[in-house]
Amino acid sequence: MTDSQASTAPKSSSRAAASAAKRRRLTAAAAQVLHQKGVERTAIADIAQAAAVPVGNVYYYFKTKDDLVEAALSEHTARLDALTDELDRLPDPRARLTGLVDAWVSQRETAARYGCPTGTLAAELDKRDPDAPGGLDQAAAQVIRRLLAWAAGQFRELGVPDPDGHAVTLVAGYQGMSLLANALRDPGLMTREGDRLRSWLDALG
Amino acid sequence: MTDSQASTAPKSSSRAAASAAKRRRLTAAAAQVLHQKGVERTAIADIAQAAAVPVGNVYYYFKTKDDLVEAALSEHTARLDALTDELDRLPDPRARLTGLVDAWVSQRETAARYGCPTGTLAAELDKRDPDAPGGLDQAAAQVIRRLLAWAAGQFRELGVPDPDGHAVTLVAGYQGMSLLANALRDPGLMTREGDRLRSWLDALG
Amino acid sequence: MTDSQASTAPKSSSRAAASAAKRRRLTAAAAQVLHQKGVERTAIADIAQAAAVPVGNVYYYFKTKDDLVEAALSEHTARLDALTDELDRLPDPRARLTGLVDAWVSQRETAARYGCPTGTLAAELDKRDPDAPGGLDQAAAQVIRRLLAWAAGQFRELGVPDPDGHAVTLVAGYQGMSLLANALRDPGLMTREGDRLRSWLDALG
Amino acid sequence: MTDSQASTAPKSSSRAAASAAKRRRLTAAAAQVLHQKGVERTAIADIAQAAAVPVGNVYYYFKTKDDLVEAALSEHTARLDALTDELDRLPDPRARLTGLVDAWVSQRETAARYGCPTGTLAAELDKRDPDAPGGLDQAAAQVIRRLLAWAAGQFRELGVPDPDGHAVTLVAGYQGMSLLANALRDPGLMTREGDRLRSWLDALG
DNA sequence: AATGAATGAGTTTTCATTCAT
DNA sequence: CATGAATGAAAACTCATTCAT
Repeated sequence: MTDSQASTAPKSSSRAAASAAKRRRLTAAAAQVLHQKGVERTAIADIAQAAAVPVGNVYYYFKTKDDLVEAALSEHTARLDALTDELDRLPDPRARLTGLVDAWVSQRETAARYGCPTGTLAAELDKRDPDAPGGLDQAAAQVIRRLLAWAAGQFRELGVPDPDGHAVTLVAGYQGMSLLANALRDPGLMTREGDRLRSWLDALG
Repeated sequence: MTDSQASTAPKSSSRAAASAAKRRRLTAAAAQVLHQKGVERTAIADIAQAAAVPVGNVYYYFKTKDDLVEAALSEHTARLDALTDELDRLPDPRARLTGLVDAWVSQRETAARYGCPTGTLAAELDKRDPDAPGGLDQAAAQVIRRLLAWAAGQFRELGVPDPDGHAVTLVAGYQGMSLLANALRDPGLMTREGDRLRSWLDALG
Repeated sequence: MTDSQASTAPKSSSRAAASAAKRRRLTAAAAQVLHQKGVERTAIADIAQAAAVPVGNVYYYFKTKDDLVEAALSEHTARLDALTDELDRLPDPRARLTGLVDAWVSQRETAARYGCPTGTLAAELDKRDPDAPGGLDQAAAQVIRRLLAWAAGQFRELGVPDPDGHAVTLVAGYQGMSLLANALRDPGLMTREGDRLRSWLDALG
Repeated sequence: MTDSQASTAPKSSSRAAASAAKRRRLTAAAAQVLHQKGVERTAIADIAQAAAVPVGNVYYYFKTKDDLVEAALSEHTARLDALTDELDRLPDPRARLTGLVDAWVSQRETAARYGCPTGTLAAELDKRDPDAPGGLDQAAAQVIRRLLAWAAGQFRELGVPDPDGHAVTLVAGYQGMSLLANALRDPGLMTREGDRLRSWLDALG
C-alpha cells in the first residue's frame, strides 16, 4: 500500500508485472480483433472482451482507440522483426527471401479469411484524412516500409540491380495475392502464387 | 477527373429523366466518396452532400446505405465493362492485356491516393460477418471475379497454359501495386510496376 | 373539359364517379390495413398501395392520416349499420341478438388473427392524448356506443330490466372473446364463447 | 398509484445496488408509460424521462426498445404473480376468484383511462408481423395464458365442469369490461360488470 | 385532379470517452 | 489501479406531409 515507488526493483511478480501483462494482452487482442473485424467495425468493448479486461480499464492502458491501433501495429512490427531476425540467420539472401515467401504461404488460411494484417490495416488507415491531428493514416505504411527495406537489403546482397524495385515487386506480389485470396476466400491461391514468387526468386541473378 | 456533379443532366428533362439523373448523380457520388473515405467512414450525409441531394431524399432512391454500396459497385462494374469492351476491339489479346495495364497506370494518381476502388472495397467488405442477412461481404469480390474472367479469356486466346493462373497473377499484380502505391503515396510505383507487368506479358507465349 | 359543373346529372361514368370510386377504394383499404397492422404501424404508403393509388394522390382525398382513420371508422359504422338493418328485419328481438352473435362468430377467423376491428382501434386510439386538437381518441368509441344503443334497444324490447346493462354485458362479452381469441390465436374460442352468449340470451326474460 | 419514481432506492447503496435500482426504475417506468401511451407512441426518451435517466444510458440496461417492452411485461407478470400468491392464501377457490374480480374492480380508474395493461399490450403486439425475428407478438399473450391457467386451477378445485372454458369466460369478461370501460371512459362500468361476474361465480357449482 | 419527388422532423441505436467510487 | 456506469454526439432510417408539374 505504501510501496508505490518501489517498483524499480527487479522482483517482477508485482502489480507492475501484472499490469504489463494486461497491456500485452490488450495489445495482442487489439492485433487480432482489428485484423478480423477492421478498425471501424471494432468497438473498444470487443477488444476489452477478447482480452478479458473490463471496458473502463482499457483506458488506463490506452488513452484512445487510436492508441490501440498503434499498439496492434507495433505488434505486427514485432512479429515482422521476429521473422526477419530468424531469416537473417540463414546464410544466403535468396534463401532468406524464399523463407519469407514460405512464411507468407504458411499464413494462407488467415490471409484467405482476413487478408494480410498490415496490408488491410494500411488500406483502411489510408482512407483517413491526412490532415487530422495525430494522424494514423501512414502508420501501417511504416510497417510495410520496414518490410520493403529488409527485402531490398536481401536483393542488394544478392547483387541484383534495382534492389528497391525488386523489393517492391516482391511485397506487391504478397499484398496482391493476399487481397485476392481474401476476396476469393481461396487459400490455395496463396500456395500457387507463392510458388510463382519462389520461381521468380530462383531465376534472379 | 472528379465527376460528382457530372454534366449528364438533360436540359429539357421530364420529371422521370430528372429523377434518373439524380439517381445517377447519387450513384456516382457514392462511388467516389466511398472510394475516398471508405464505407465505414462515409456517412449518408457525405454522399448526399457530394450529390447535392438533401439527406432525407437519398432514401427515396436507395433504401439503405448498403444499397448505395451496391450502387457504387455497379458503377465500378460498368466502368470495368466499358474498359474491357473497348479493349475487346483490339485484335490481339496481348495488346488487350497491355491496354489493361495502361489503363491501370493511367489511374496512378487516384490509386496512389485512395487505392484501387474495387480492391479497397473488397478488403473492407470482407471484414463483414459472412452470416449477415443480405450480406455484401462478397459483393466486391464479384467485380474482381469478372475482371479475372476477362483476363483469363485473353490468356486463353493467347495460348498460354493455365490461363486462370495467369489472370490471377496479373490481377494480383495490379492489386498489390495499387495497395503499395497507396500506402507509400507513390504514383511512380504504379508506373514502374506497370512496366514490369508489360514486360512479363511480352515475354509470355 | 368545360362540363365541370355538369356533374349533378345522373350520367355517372364521369370523372366524378371515378373519383368517388377511388375514395371508396381508399376507405376500404384503410379499414382493412389499419385493422391488420394497427394505426401506428401503418404508413400512408401501405394504404395507398393496397388501394392501388399513388401516394401523393391520397392527399387529394384525405388531408391527413387521421382522416383516413376516420374513414376506416365510417366504414366500420356502415358495416355495423348494414348488419343491424338486416337483423332489424327479424321479428323477434331475441332472434336479432342471437343473429348478432352469429355474425360475430362467423368472423372468428379474422378476429382470431386481428381482433375486433372497432375494438382494437378503440384501444389504440384511447392511448392518444385527449387534449390533442382534432382528437380522434374517442372516435372508435362512438361506433361502440352505436352498437350498445342498438343492443339496448333489443333488450328493452325484450322487456328485461336494465337493458343498457345487458347491452354492456353482451358487447363486453364480444370484445373480451375477440381479444382472447386474438391473443391466443384461437378461432374456436369465438365459437365456444358465442355458444355461451346464446345460452345467456335464451335464458333471459 | 403512480410509481414512476418509486421509493425502492436503498439509502446506503453500493454501485451495484444503485444500478439494480435504476434498472428497476426503468422497468417500472416502462410498464407505466407503455401502458399509458402504447408501445408505438412511446419513445425511449419518454421512458428515460419518466425514470429520470439520460436517454443514452437506457441502452446500458436494455439493448433495444423491445427489451423494454419485455421488461414491462415481466413487471406485469410479477404483479399478477403477487396477486395470485396472495389470493392463494384464501382457503376457498370461490373466494379466490371473487378476490380476483375485486382486484380488477379496484383498478377501475386506471382501466377506464388506459385499459388493462396486459390486454392492451397484447392487442398492440398482436398487430406485429409474426415472422419478425425475436418476435414479441405473442409475449403479452403469455401473461394472459398464465392468468387463464391460474383461474382454471381454481375452477377445477371448485369442481365445475370445463374449468378451462370457465377460465376463458372469466378472463374474457375482464378484458371486455376493461376495453369498454376504457372506450367509454366509465369506471362505473367496471363496478357493474364486476358485480355481474361475482354473481356468476356465486351461482356456479 | 394526378403524381413522382422532396423535405425535415423525429426515433432508435451505437460507442468513444469520461466519471465516481 | 479497477470498474461499472454515465454521457453525448453522431448516424441510419422512417414517414407524414408538401410541392412542382
